[in-house]
Amino acid sequence: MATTAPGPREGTVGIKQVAKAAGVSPGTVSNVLNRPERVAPATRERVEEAIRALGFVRNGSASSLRAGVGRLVGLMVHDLANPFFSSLARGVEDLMSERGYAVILCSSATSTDREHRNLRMLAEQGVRGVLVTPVDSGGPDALALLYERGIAAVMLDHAATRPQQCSVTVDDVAGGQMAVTHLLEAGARDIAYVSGPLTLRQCADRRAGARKAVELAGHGAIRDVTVGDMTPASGQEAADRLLAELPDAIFCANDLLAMGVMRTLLRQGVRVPERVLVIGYDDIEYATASAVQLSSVRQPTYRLGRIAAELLLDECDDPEGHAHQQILFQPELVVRESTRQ
Amino acid sequence: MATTAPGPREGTVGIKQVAKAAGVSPGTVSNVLNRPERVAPATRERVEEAIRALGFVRNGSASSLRAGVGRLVGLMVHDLANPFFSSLARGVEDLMSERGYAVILCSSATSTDREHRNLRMLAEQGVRGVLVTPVDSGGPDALALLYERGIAAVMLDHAATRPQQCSVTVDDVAGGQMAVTHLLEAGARDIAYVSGPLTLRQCADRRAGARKAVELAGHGAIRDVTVGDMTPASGQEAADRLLAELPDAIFCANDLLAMGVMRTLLRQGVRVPERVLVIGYDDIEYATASAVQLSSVRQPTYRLGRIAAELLLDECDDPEGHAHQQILFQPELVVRESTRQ
DNA sequence: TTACGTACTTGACACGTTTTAATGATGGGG
DNA sequence: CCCCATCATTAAAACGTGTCAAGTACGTAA
Repeated sequence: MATTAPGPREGTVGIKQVAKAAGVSPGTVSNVLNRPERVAPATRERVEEAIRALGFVRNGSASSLRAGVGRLVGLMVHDLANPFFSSLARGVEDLMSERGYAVILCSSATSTDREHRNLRMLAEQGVRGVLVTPVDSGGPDALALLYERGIAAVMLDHAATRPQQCSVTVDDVAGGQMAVTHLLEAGARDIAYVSGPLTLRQCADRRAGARKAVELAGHGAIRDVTVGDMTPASGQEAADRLLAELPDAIFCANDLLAMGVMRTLLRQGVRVPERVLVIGYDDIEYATASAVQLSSVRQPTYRLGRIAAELLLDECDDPEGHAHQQILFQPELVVRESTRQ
Repeated sequence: MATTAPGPREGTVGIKQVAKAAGVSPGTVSNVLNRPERVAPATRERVEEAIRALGFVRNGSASSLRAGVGRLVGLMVHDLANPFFSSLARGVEDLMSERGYAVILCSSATSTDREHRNLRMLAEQGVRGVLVTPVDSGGPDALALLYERGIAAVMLDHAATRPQQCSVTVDDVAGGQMAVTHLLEAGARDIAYVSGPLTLRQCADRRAGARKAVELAGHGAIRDVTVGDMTPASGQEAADRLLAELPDAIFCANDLLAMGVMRTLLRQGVRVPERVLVIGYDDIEYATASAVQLSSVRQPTYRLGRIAAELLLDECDDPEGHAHQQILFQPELVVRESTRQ
């Protein structure tokens, strides 16, 4: 035991103690912390020395209370276990960390209840702004609570719900369309669309794109297979249902589902891509590692997170001058073994 | 536009406004919020009605300032892109959410600098406690800052650094040993250990276990291949280095590395498991989906997170009565194709 | 010498909540 | 009928920081 730690709970050292140690007033210490240019170099040095010596740590609660704003932002995603969201979160966290902000992470588990609870908590914590992938588009606007309180919000992977709002999105209709067009070109006619709840905008849009592709091609048909969530386990369930009457191709609303689907098909001796084509969505890193390398639709997830974070801070730093933007990325088709005949 | 939102920034509604509306004093409103049992049912009802009517949201900053503690905890991991950590984070977030706590997410990117910065920020935010997977075991204790301020810390996937501290760990020495024992039993003698920096405890321990296995068996040898991080890209790099002189088997410090290794080997026409056995660590979900299903060492990641979170809150809620625990889980060998000859 | 401007520092108050000691109301026992 | 115990509520004092009007010191110009 050679730690220097004197133990917990010795009378807290605040701005006042620092002031006394440095022989200045508390106001000056505050100035050193927040507007160093307003204080004479000599004094500043003395104060900084005292801060170091006493191990002063600024009390964020007091700071936010008095200043009215803090250095916290909220991030709400559907499910951290999904690489799409963890990559997004990484982008957000990286940028926020660079800018000196802390990120409160919430997961809605695609439950509107939990979404509401989390947003309320974020409001209580006095976050500066919020990045959110909302659960569903319809229903009462869960973000109203934040809007009323003047808390900025950027929609992540979802269109803006209000005119004066930023959003960062990938064109899911285009993505769905390019996936299915690809399948049709490969000769598929009977195509299954495996997805999570259609109340999720992502699922609904990709489906719309899929149908659009069929319509434009003038041949082929889509049948829906809807499952409860977007995990490999649900993909397995979907594949089980499809085994009774195999389609020519399967378009999955994300790669996790696709991996579950492929695993089940292969185990049942159904050959991919010879008998059934399979394509996923998101192009997660593991898509290239699977037994039959998975074709997919790539989204710039990490960048999505970073850019959304930038927009949010831009809005927070200059609410008046800020121009709200709806940024729309285009996805990219990645063809691999699972759709190559 | 049928939203009810009256727009941002109408004079904030606080406990006082609620008090006036309900015809009581601010103190009573506070009691309704924090100790409802102390206020008469009729009054409570009236206050709650006012809260609803005015859309009151409690100011967390003021609350933490006055009460001295808030409802925030910190979580620091190495890298969110690693499914091991995202699963862990999910466990933590789930439990904290159930208990009404918010989680500030930080990633150290295995940089001690960033680790320090993040811990300092967490201290500023006045977190109740911290869950941390530290970057390295040596060096000055980054947690001292928190300890001095009486902030509880639970080590995640790392042994306690102080006697009076909780930790939740998986026995990595045992894991490394069972992996290599398995390889030896399968007939391998020349075994490569592919890992990230050996300053990471996880990497060092798994290596120790591997060497122990060789020692106990009385035959075989381990050679180290160390790369910069634990991603598939680094796995690829490691495999490239090994191509010059192929070992009988490769033990990777995590599944991400293993996937990179396998991908490269297969592309170069090296057959797994016929020519080289490969085993990973973590047993991430995608391990079963790979071309050659990956053998691995499973860790109870989600539970790890939940239990660590429980320990932390237990310590926060009752610092005196709390018994510090060092919980050690045993990993589990999962044999699949990649080591089956 | 006085007046004035600049550069820096100070002191006190306010932010919204929790908490404590004190006050008021109600009813039961003597 | 009075006193006291019990319960419900109140008023006021903190918590640690940011801000702003007011102050001091110092040098320069008249």
